[in-house]
Amino acid sequence: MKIYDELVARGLIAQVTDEEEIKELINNGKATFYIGFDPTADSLHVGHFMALCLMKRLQMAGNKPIALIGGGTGMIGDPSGRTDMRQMMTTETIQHNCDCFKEQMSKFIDFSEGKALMVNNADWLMDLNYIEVLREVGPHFSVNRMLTAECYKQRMEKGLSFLEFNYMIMQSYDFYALFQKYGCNMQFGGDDQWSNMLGGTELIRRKLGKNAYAMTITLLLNSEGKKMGKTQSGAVWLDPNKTSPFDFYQYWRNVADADVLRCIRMLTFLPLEEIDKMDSWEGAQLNQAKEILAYELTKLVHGEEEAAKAQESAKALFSSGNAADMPSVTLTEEDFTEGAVDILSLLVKSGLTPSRSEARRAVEQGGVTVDGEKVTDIKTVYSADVFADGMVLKKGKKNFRKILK
RNA sequence: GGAUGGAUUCCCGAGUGGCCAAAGGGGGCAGACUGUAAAUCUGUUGGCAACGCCUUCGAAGGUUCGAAUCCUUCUCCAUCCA
Repeated sequence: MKIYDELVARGLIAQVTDEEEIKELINNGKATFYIGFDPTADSLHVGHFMALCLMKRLQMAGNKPIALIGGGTGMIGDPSGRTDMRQMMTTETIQHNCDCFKEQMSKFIDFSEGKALMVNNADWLMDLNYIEVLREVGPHFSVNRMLTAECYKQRMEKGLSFLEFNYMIMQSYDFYALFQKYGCNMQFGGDDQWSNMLGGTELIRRKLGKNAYAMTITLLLNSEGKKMGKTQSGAVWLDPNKTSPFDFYQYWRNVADADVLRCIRMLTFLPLEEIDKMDSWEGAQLNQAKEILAYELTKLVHGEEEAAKAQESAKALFSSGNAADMPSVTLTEEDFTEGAVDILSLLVKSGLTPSRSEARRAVEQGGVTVDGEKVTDIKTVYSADVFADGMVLKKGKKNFRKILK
């Protein structure tokens, strides 16, 4: 199966400008394509991961990827799909984030021997002269048309600043610049980038009379239509210090039935035949598919060893309620008063609850166990020697902490 | 620059002098059921040394025994006019 058909079969492709052309180019390894990443945080997250995987797949098929870090566009902020304006970031933050991105990306994509490029659009955007740009590209953009673009729709109701309105022009300019510099003839991105990407192909056609192509990746949504990779406490990060391999594993282990297969298909590198077999799975077997998903993704992001560790911990934790490798907290002398600690303090110190009030509620509702025993009294205290072998504190069904002294 | 409307807790959104830590919904958390899923039901959802106390209704002042609510100034947002 050729790469293009595989991408289609995996459900990765959302929109394309010219299917035949694109198919021809990427199937024969003739594409030089770019994907842009705006440095909005100091780590990549699951959303970026999809793009990275796509890059990798295409690279394996002989195409040349360019990872574009948006050091310049990050100064503006993409309004696409947003209802409010992004917070403006300082130059220092952006620079820091760019550095973090660079490091994480090199783990996925092979940048050796010019097999892939990494560039930063700050290199050309920052030195632009306002008047010159206006004269150079301004005439090729119709404000009327821009305003009808899908990505501004949501913002038309809430208000859109001129700063952000220019984002599309900057992104278009990127494509134009890369086309000239590196012969980059294709741009990929999330489906929410469609209008920005079209801006680029159009600019190239008008300025240079050449064809360039764009293709968007299906956004990974769950069955409820929300973007995946978000938890109530924020994004699922690829940086192990921000989202531990265990938590990363657990995130995928817990996806809804309706979403497992789509995730496996879109995110893993498992052969399609194997995945097709899973289509008929249900019940306990489908539950197993989640294990596969979680393991495969953790392996891709954190390596085989970490994946195995996370899986083992998870299994041990959920079957016996104890595991060698689980998030742990070490208490110090100051945590004890007269040689003992109470249960509420333990819950707060372990980070299982943010406040004593919440800890109290958890205990009162029967959601807390210590070494497998339900705690019923909020005044329960534990003397220091209980922690000698480590105490297993559990809140709810899935939150474990080992407490050491 | 002018006119009008607005800012309430994680989000949406009631509340227009005491009955307000503030209705209702969403979300979150916990319990039951289960498969570490979904659906459903129940409880809970500012903090604390907890039948009480403290902080919170855009910000700062003021009126009052008492303010989310009234007055003044300011900040921000939306819509219309220029």
